[in-house]
Amino acid sequence: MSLKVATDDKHPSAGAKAYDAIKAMILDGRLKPSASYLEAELAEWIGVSRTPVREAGLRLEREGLVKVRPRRGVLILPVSAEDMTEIYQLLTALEPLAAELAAERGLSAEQATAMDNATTRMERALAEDNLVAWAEGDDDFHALLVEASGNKRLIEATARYRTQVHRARMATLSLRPRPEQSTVDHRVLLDCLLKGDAKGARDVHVAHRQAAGQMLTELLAQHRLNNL
Amino acid sequence: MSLKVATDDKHPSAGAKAYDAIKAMILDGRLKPSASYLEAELAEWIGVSRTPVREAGLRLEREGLVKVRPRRGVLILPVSAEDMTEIYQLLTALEPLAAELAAERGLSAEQATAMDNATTRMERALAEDNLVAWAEGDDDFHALLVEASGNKRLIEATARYRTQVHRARMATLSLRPRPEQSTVDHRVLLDCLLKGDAKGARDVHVAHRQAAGQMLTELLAQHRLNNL
DNA sequence: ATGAAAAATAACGTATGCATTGATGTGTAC
DNA sequence: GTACACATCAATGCATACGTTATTTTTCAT
Repeated sequence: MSLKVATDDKHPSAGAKAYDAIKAMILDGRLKPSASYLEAELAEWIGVSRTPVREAGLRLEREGLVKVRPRRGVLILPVSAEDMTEIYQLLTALEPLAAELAAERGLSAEQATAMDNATTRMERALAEDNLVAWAEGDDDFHALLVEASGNKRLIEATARYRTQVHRARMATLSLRPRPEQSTVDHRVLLDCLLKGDAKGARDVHVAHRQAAGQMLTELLAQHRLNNL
Repeated sequence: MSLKVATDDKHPSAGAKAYDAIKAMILDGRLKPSASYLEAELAEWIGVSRTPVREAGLRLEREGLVKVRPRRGVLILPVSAEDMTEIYQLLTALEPLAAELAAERGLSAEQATAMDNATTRMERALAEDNLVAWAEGDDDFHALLVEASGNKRLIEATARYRTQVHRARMATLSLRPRPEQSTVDHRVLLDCLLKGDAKGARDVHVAHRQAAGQMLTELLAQHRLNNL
């Protein structure tokens, strides 16, 4: 399991298909940052008409992944260091709220096992030095945390930023030090959630996010990774 | 000056026109909560074709104002007490961040006068018992505050929720006690911003948002206002 | 009379066509 | 040789037409 992309698997409407396809192509690098693509060519690649492609383009524009420019196609926006700073500021405000709410609310049995599972996967992946697997576990953990808050708007808002973080994170995976502390943080946070310790959960997660944000932005600055 | 709605006044594209028109009709009550409207009729009222109306509908759906249901038209979603709880949780996380960032960053001369202006209007309106004018000043103040944070994503995220708060607030304006403390809060916050006191700005605004949220949700519960 | 099934209707989702408009290339004049 | 203007072209934005599908109505059978 990696990043969730699909909107509705039941009836793959052309609109959803276009959105998912373009988003996937951006995330895995088939559409290159700073390059432009015409609606018509995207439509042909995906196998739908221009209408759903246009729909997807506007949606992705609202999500900050692309910019549609009159007569110049959709521009794949690179993720800059400033973007990551903005995003981490938001996530540092939003996810600790999620942690607090989740702790107050309590985890369901399924949620508890799923989060424990994700944490264990991170610990195992770290021991085996499998950083990609570690990042996947981390993504899942954060998604589950926000889900557990029960605040639908919070879930929706953070999902939007997670896709952009994903790109920066993948680029820096091999550059960063081993995420020892980060992995421990997750286990501690999960304990707080299980105990219903809302304040503890919030505090742990604020620290976690601040450290992660600082590390990432420093890495991006050091390596001049300004166009992901 | 009231809520900003327009996206681009220069070249009123049909898409923007449809979006602005529908949003305005929702906010001023011409489209009633819990009622449905067909794309075709909206298109005719606005004077564009179905395509931009559909575009606007999808956008408003993402923003949580409507739900488009296959063959049943766009449903104007009522704002429930739970919605307001969710929204105030988010705003209580986001706006204090904005206050902190704005204080660190400092206000430009224009920003400072605009915010002082808004605050003065609130104080005057309160003295004259003009609650509608008071609410407008309050809206403007909060919009300016978030603008001053300089975080584009933060600006965009809060703008989304402000429209929904607007509806609930208008409904409760005459029910709530006179917003004495709230008005003072704004002046105090502005002082913190001008002094560059980031921590003070954050703390004042957290308290402000928590109080406002609690008051509003209690009012909604007391008066059983569950479908705005 | 009631219920079910089938046909008709109506609305959306998608495709396509057209007009508008910005970009690009060429030609001419200085 | 360079710069500006005009013409051509191409891609979007919007409108419209079509096909799909859910809903509703009507009819028939029990």
